[in-house]
Amino acid sequence: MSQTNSLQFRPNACPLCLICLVCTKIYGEDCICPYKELKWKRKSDEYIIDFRHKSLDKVAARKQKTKLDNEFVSWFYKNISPNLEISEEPHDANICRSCINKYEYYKRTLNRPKKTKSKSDLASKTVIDLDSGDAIDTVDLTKLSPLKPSQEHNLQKTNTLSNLNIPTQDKKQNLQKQPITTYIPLVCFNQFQKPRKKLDGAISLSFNLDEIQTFGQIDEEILSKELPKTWGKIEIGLYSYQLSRGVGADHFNLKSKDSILAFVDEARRRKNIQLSVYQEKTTKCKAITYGSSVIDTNNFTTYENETESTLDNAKKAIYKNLKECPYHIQGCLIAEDGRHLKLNGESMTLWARAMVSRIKGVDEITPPPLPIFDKNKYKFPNSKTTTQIPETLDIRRKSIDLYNHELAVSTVVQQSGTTLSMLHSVTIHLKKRSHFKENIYVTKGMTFADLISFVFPAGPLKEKRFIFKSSFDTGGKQFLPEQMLHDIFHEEHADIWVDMEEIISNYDDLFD
DNA sequence: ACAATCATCACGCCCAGCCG
DNA sequence: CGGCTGGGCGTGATGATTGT
Repeated sequence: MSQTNSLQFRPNACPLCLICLVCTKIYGEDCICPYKELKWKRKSDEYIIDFRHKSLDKVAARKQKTKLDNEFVSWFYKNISPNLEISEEPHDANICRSCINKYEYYKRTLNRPKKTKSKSDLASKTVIDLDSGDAIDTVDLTKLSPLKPSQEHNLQKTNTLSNLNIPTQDKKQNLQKQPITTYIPLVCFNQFQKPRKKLDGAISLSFNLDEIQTFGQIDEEILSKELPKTWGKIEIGLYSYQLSRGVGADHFNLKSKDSILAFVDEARRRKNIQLSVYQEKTTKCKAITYGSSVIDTNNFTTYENETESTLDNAKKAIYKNLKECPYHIQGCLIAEDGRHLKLNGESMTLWARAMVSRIKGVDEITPPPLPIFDKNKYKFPNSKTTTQIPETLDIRRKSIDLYNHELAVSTVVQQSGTTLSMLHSVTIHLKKRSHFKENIYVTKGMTFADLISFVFPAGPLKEKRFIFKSSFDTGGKQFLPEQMLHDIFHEEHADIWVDMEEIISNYDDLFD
């Protein structure tokens, strides 16, 4: 992997001149401000430098309900700071007023009737019409021009420019956006057909809209929640979204890929969007409950590629084989001794994924050998204790993460969107300097050793070595330099504490 | 539940003035 | 005089509030 001194794209620094909108210092030089989302307000005290929020693609423009200024976009990419790490185009950017003025001036000069322009002058202007898709007339070859990929394709015909573009393009492949969590309410209706009635209760689902691409991701989020008991058993896989929260608002089915994209798009734009599930019909419920307990295993040939529908089918197969339980309407496993294990969305998804991934010994009757399916956790349903032995969220999450890892390395195609680790940035803390280096961008395969060689290129002091810890507190875990960050951290951001200790060279005090 | 009204936001744009 | 800056205005969109 390669490490550079590139700076991460951040909303609180102008990507063109790198001035920090909050402290007015230069990002990457003397500015020590952390990453911060900024919202423009007339009289805001959250920032000092006035700025304008500008859309850089159609997604952001739609969200802002503004027309995409293609001229600005091309100008932006021509003038973006070369110190900025741009591997994936940002949807929008906060541009300082000064740079906005420069753009305004640039635009005026472009539109201004030319007086006496020499051919060389004319050639120095880039004329790009992104909407029309027309070929680029002329390109300023004297400037680094990190244009959009569609344009790059054309531009790379020019050797000079493609050479100039190489570092920027490399960077573009690596950037990950700062995720923004969007909360969308989930409600339940008694049936999909009209007249339908909304049931009491609602829960909030959190999504990173930038990552929602498949039905499975929405399915997983819904099934991972504890649904209100008043909803009873819901129709697995039958979900819709509504553009407003009124009962009469249309229900848009979420099944096709297009409908998922439409949902994400609407969710970005509308405040009142909500997701809907439907109560499972009693007749169907019985049919499933008492239906064939044996599924033709040949059916599993349909699970070769784990798509939304295959995962969904796997879940349905599991549900079909569950015994009827008056206590756990969402489904449960019942042991020979009468103890139950309530199944929730998370466990169902893990089980289904294990089936799809053809983990040995796992089928629609046998759950995967995970701690959450441990027979010890089965409880008598009338027991006052919880159905599951309480465990710390941490331990539970880790077991799931480990299992997810196993699934990921299996040769079976993984469901798109279910990534092992969402890690994309880390912050380094030292004993004497908390937040010593913030938001260091992490690439796949990056190790602690890579990280430390970036932070301290000079290496440790003589006869000392760096120690990586999860915390300086007692009990904080230590990591080996060769360990990969993505194997350790699964959240989007991680904090790492770095210490330095003497290398023990004299063992006399330690051994006889 | 819906309509009307008002306040605020976010943006584009203009223009006076400064500077080299 | 050209290049540039910063203040401020106009306008359409949006959200909150109030009335019916």
